[in-house]
Amino acid sequence: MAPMSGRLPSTPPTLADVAERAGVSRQTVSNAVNNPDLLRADTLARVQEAIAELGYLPNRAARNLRTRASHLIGLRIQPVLEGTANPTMDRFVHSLVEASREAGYHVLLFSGEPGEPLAGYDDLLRSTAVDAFVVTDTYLGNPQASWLDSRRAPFVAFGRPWENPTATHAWVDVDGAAGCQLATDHLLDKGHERVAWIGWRKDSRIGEDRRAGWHRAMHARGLPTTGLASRVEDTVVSGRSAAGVLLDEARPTAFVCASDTLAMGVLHTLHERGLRAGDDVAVVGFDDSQVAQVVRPGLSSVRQPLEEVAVEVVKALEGLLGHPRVAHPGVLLTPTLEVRDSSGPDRR
Amino acid sequence: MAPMSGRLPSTPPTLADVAERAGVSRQTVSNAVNNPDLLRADTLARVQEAIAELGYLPNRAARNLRTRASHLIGLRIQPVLEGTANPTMDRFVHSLVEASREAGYHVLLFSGEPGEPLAGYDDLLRSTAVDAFVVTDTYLGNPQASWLDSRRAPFVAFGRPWENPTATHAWVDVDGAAGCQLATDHLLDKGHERVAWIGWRKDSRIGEDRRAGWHRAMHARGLPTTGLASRVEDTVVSGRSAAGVLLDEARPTAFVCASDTLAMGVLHTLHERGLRAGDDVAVVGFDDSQVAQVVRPGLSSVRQPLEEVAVEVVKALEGLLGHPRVAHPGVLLTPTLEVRDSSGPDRR
DNA sequence: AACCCGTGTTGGATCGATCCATGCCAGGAG
DNA sequence: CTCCTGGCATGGATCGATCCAACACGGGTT
Repeated sequence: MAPMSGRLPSTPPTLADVAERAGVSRQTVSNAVNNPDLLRADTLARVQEAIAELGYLPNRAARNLRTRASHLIGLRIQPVLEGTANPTMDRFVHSLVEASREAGYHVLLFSGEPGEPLAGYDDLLRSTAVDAFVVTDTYLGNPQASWLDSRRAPFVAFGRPWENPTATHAWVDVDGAAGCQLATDHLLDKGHERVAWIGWRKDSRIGEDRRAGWHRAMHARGLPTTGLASRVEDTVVSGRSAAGVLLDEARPTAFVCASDTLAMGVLHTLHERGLRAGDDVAVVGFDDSQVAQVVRPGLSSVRQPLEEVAVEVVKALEGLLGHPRVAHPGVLLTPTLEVRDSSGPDRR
Repeated sequence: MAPMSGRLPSTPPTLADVAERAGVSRQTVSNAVNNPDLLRADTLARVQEAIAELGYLPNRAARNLRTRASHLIGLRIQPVLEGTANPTMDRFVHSLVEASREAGYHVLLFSGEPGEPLAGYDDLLRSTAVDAFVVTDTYLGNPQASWLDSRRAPFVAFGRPWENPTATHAWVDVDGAAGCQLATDHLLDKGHERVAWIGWRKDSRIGEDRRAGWHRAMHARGLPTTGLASRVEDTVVSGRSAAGVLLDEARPTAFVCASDTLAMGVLHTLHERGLRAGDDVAVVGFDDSQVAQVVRPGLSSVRQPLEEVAVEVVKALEGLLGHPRVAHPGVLLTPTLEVRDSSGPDRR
C-alpha cells in the first residue's frame, strides 16, 4: 500500500526521522523493526504508526554496509540457445525469484563474458555485492563449483557434482534417471517392447544418467537394449537422423529422448515416413518445454520440478547464510511425466 | 584473473588497506579508481599496482550509501505462461543483462504478488535498492507507468504508453504494425491474395496495432479484407478454431497471426483437414519463438529485435540517471521476418 | 535504606567509500 | 627573496542502520 501519496521528490525518511516523529531514539526504532519483542507493546505501536505514516523502509545500502550482507543472490544467466526446444532457465528463474522473495532475498542477474566463466563471480564476490550464488551450469564440467569452494564463497549448485562426488558443497538436482525410467515404464506399460533411446554424447554426465534410467527400465523387464540406443548432439536434425537410423536397423515402436529437441527430431522423421506419432510410434521427450505443449500431436515429456528445486535451493542458501550454518548435503528430486498424445494408445 | 589465491577467508581489502600498501592516503586511492586523471602518472601506477596485488574492489554497500546509487536496475519477472509458444522474457532478459553490464549496471529481479502490481516496485523504491526500473508489461493497461511517474521514479518502459500518448516517460517499443505488414507483404509477394488475419481481442492495443499492419498491406494492393479477420484469445485452441471458421467461410490461402501460439493453432487445423502448411496454405506467426524454430514445417515468424531493444532501454536509462538528465522521448524499432517453410513456395 | 534485577532506553562508535576544506610543495612572476 | 598559483595529497566529516556499553527506573528482597 502506498503511504502518504503526497510526499513526492524529497529523500526517503530515515530511521532518525521516524525516531523524532515517534518521540523515541533511533535504536528503539531499529528494535521495532528488527526485534519487536524487545519493546513494550504501547511503544512498539507508536513506533509502527510513525513508520507507517512516513512510509519508512530501511535504507538498503546502509543496512548492507553495517550487517555485511546484501540479501542478494547472484545468478549467472546464459544466452538462449536458438533452434532448440530447451526452456532454458525461464521457469527456474521465476521460481527462484519467488522462493527467494519469501526468504527475504532478491536475485541479481549477471553474465560473465563467454569463455571467462569466473570473471563475473569474482567481481561480485570481491565487491561484496551478493551474499551467495546459485550455480546452474555444473554439467559443463565448469570450474565454478570448486573455485567458489576454494574461495569459501557460499553457493548452492543446481546439479550434482558429477566430476567430484566427494564435494561437500550444497546441491539440488533432479533425478534424470528416475525420469527416464518413468517415461520408459510408461511406454512398457502400454505394451511396447522395443523402446529406443536417443540421448547425448557419452561425455555428458547428465545424458548418461538419463540413459541409465531407460536402460534400467528395459532390463527390469528382461527386454534387450542392444542396438536400440543412439548418442548424438542436442539438435533437431541430429534427433531426426538418429531416429531414421534406429527405425531402419532396430525397428523400435517407441522412443525415449534425452530432450524435447531430440524428440522433435523424431517427430519429423515419423512424419516424413508417413508414420503417425502416437498411434504408430510413441515418443517421449524431456523437459516439458513449451514446444512439447503446443506441438501436434502433444509431446509427452518428463517434467522437472523446477519450483521445488528453487525452494530447495533457497532452503540450502538459508542454511549456508544462517547462524549457525546448517550443512545441507544434497537433494535429489524426482521428476514427473506429462502424458500427451505422442504416448499413443494402449497396445495390449 | 584471480588475485592472490592465497588470501582466503579474511575480509576483503578496503580502500585503507590499499592506501597503506601504496603509501598514500585513502582519497588518493579513491581518485585512482574514480578520477585517475587527477593523479600524477607514477603515483597512479603505484596505487594501481597495490590494487591489483590486493585484489581490491570497492565495497558496493559503502559506495552505494555514499553516492545514493545502487547501480541496480529492477525488473519485474512474471510467471511463464504454460501452454503457449510465447518466449516470455528469456531473450530480452539476457539481452538486458548484457547491455546493462556494459553500462555498469546489474539487473535485479523481483516479483510482486500477483494482483498487487505495485507492491514490489514500492518496496524497492523506498528502500533505495534500485536506481531505476524497466517496465515490460505496459500492455496490460497496468498502472505502473503513471504510478512510477508520479513518484518521480526513474524508469524506462518496454512498450508504448498506449493509454496515454502524451506521457513523457522514456519508452522503447517494437513496431508490431510494421512487422505484420512485412509478413503480409511477404505473402502477397508470393502471389497470395486472400491473406487472413488471426489476432487478439479488440481491447489489446498491441493486437490492434499488429492487425493494422496486415490491414495496411492488404489495402495498399487494393485487396479486400472483409471477413478475413478474426479476433480471439491467445491460445492454441482459439487459433485452431478461428482458422477452421475462416477456412470455411472466407477460403484464405494464407494466414498472418498475432502470435506463434495462434499460428500453431492454424497448423493444427491445416493438418486435421489434410492441408499441407506451406504448400497448400501459408502461415506466418509472431515472436520467432523456439516453437517456430523447431516445429515441422518451420514456422515463418516476425522476430522482435530484443537485443536492440535492450540496448536502447539501457541508453535511455543512462540518460535518466546521468548528469545532466538527457530526455529520451520514445524509440520505435522495426522487427524482421524469419522465413521458414510455412511460407510456402512462390505461387505465381 | 541499601541493593539487585530485568525491562527499555540512550548516545556514541562503527561499517567503507566519497566529499569537503585545508595544507603542502614546486615553479613562475614581481 | 617573497608572494602567488595550480596541482595533489591529507585528515575529518558524512551517508543511514546497527552494535555496544551504559543507564534510568519501578518493583522486589534483605
